[in-house]
Amino acid sequence: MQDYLKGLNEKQKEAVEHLDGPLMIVAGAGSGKTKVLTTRIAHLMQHGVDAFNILALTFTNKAAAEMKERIEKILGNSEARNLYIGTFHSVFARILRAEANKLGYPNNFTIYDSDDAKSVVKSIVSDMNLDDKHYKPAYVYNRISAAKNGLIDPRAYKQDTFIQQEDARSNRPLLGDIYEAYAMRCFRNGAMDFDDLLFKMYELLVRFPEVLAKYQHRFHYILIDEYQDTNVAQYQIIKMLGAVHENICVVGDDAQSIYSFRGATVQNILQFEEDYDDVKVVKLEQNYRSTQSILNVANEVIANNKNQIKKELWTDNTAGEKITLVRTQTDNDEGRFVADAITEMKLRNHYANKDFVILYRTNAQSRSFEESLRRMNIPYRLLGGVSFYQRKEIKDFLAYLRVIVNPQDEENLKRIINYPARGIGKTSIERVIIAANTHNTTFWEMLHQPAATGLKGAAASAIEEFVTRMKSFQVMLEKQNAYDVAFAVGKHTGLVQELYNDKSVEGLARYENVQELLNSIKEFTETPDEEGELREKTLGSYLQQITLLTDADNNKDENSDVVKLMTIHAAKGLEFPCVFSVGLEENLFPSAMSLYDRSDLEEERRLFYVAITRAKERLWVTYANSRYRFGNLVQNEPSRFIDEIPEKYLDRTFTGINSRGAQGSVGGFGKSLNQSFDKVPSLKKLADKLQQAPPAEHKPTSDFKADDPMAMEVGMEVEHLKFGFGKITSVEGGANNRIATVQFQGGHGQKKIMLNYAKIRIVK
DNA sequence: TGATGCTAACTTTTT
DNA sequence: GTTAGCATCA
Repeated sequence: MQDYLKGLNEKQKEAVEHLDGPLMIVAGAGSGKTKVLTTRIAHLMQHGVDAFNILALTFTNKAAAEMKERIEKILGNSEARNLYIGTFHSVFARILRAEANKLGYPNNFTIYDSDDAKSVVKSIVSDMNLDDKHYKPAYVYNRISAAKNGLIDPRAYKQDTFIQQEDARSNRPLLGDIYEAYAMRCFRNGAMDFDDLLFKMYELLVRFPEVLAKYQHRFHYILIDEYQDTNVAQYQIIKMLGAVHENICVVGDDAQSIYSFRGATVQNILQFEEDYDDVKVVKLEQNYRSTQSILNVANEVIANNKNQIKKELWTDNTAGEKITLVRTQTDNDEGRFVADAITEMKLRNHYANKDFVILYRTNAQSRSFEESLRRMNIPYRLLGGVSFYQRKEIKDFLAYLRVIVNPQDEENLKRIINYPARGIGKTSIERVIIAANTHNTTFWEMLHQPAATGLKGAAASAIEEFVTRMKSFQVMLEKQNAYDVAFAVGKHTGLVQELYNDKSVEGLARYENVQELLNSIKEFTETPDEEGELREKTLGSYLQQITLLTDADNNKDENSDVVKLMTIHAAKGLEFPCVFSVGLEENLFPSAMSLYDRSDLEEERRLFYVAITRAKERLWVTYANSRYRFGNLVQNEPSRFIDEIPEKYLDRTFTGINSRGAQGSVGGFGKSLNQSFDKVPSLKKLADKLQQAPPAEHKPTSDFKADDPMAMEVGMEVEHLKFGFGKITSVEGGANNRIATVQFQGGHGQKKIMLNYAKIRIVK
C-alpha cells in the first residue's frame, strides 16, 4: 500500500507530497490529473488527516464517484466513505438542506431543474402581462442565471447601471422586475434552482458567521477539480471555506476551459497565485493518453489562442497514425461514413464498439449518426439529449412526490392537481389562486378551505378528496420509507393505472419508465447509508439527489460494448481509443454565435482542443459540404480550425466529391463514398408506418344506430362507427360526461370514447 | 375532456 | 427535421 507513490513521475509526486498550504496544479490533457488528485487524498489520509476533514469538489457526479472509488482502491479500506466528495451542487445542496431554516426555507426544499425554472419564468411573464415572444423564458432564465452566478441579487441587478443599460439596449427593461418576482416565487414555493444552490450557499456563509466557522473548521483540506470551469459564486465560496486553513488545492487546465457561457471564468486560475501567499505551482505536462500525432495536432491548434498559460504537452507514446480528415457531401453521408469506418476498424484492427466515440458540437447533430449506426446494426448509446428525468411521465410522478414532501411547491402542485383527471378544472384552479391572493395565503393552504374559495358541489368535493389523499401520503412519510410512499402514490392516484391502460408502443414505454423509476427509488432505500451526518434515506433526500443527476451519470451499463455519442462538453474528462470529431464547419463549429468575439472564438477552439485530446490512438475529423438545419439545406465552409492543422499531420486520402484525389479511401477503405447512397427512409418513420399500417377502415353494419350512453356497461361488446368492434373495459363519468374505455380489434388498440359524441352501438 | 392536426420555433454547450 | 404548444373537433 505504501507503493502508491511508485507509479508517479517527478512532477506528479511533487503535487501528491505537498501537504499543507495552497497548491495549484496546472494539468494538461491526459497528464494523470485524476490520478494525482486521488493519490494526494490517499496520501493525506496516510499522514493522519481524517477523511471527515477532507472536501473534494467536482463538476459531475461521475467524476466524484470515480475519485471515491480510486481512493478506496489505493487505501484498501472503507475509510474513503467518510470523505466529502461530490459536485459543487450536490455538496452545497446537502449543506443547505441542513441549514435551510436559517434562510427561511424548508429543509425539504425542492430543487428546480432548468425546465421547472423556465416554466416559473413563463408564468411570471404572463402574470406581468408581458409578451413571452419578447421576454422569452429561455432568454430571461439565462439572464437571471448569469446574475446569480455573478452573485448579483435582484436589488443589485436593478441598481447596476451597466446591466440596466444592457437591458435597455435589448429593449427588455423589466428584466430586473421579473428577476425579483422570480426570486420571490421560488422562495414562496420553497424551491431553489441550480444557481440558487451556489447563490444561497454564499448567502448562508456571509449572513451566518457561525455557520461559516463550522464548515471552515470541518474542512481542513479542500480540493477542487476542473478549477478553470468555476464561476464567481463558486470562487467566492471556496475562498471563504478555505480561509482558515488555506489548504486549498486546485487542479485545472486553462486550455480546457469550455464553460464561460455558464459564467465560468479562467480568471479564477490566473488569480489563484495572487490570492494566497506562497502558492506552490506544479505543471503536469507529460501526456500519457495520446499518440504523438494526436498531441501534435492538439498543440498546433491551441497555439492559435492568444490567451493562455504557456505550456507544452509532450509524450513518450509512439507516433501513431496520422489524423484522418474526411469531407462528405451531406450530413447523412457523414453519418454513413462514420458507421462504415467503425465497421471497418472493428474488422481490421479488432476494436470493440466501446472503443469509439462520436463527438459533436450540438445535440441536434446526433440524428444522422443514430440512423447510420442502426442501419449497420452497431449498438450505440446516446448521452445527453432528453434525460430520463425530463420525460413527462417521470416528471408527473416526481411532481407528486415533490408536493408530498413540500406542499408549498405551487408549480408542481398545479401540475398534478388534475392529473389524472379528477374534475378540478382550469376555472376551479383559477378561483383557488385568486382566493389565495386575497386571503394572502398559499395555494396549498387555500385548498383546505374550499368554502372560502366560493367553490361548491363536485369541484369542492374533488378538491377535498385530493387534499385528503395527499395528506395521507404525508402521514406515510413519517413511518414508511421512500419506496413504500412512492408505491402508494402510484397505486392510489391512478397514475400507474392510467399508463397501464395505454397499450400503444409509447404508452408501454412510459409504463416501463415509471416502473424503472420505482425500481430506482427502491434501490435508493435499500442501499446502506454512506458518509456523513447529512445523508439520509428519506424521500426528500432522494428527490434532491436525482434532480442533480445527469444522463451521463447513469453509468449502469458503463462497460457495455456500445459506441457512444455525445457533445464535446459531455466528453470532458473522458478518453477513447478512437474518436470521431464531426461537423467541423463554419457556423456550426465554431458556432455562429461565437464568430463576433475573440474570447468566444477562443473558447470554441478550446472545445476543439478538448475533442482532439480525448483520443488515445486514432482521430477522425469530418465535415459535410451541406447539411439540414432548420429543415433546409445549408452550405457551410469547412471550419477554420481545419486550416490550423498542419498538412504534415493529416491524411486526406478521402476528400469526398469534386475534389482532388476523390477516389481515395480511408485507411484502406475499398468502398468509395462518392456514389450517392440509396435513399432509405429514416428508421423512425419506417417504424411509425409499420405501427400505423394495420388499422383498417371500418364499414359500419347496415343497421347501425347509436345506443343510449347510460346503457353502456363494462364487458359489453360494442361497435364504433369508425373503429369497429370492441369490448368495454371500463366506464366512468356521470350522465353528461360518460366515458367508456374500449379495447378494439383490428389494430385500433384501446381508446377512450366520449359517449355523448361518439356513435356506439351495443352488439351484445 | 382527450385526440388530432397544424404552426412556429428551435440549435450552442450543463449542474 | 423535429417538437412543443395551440386550436379544433368529437
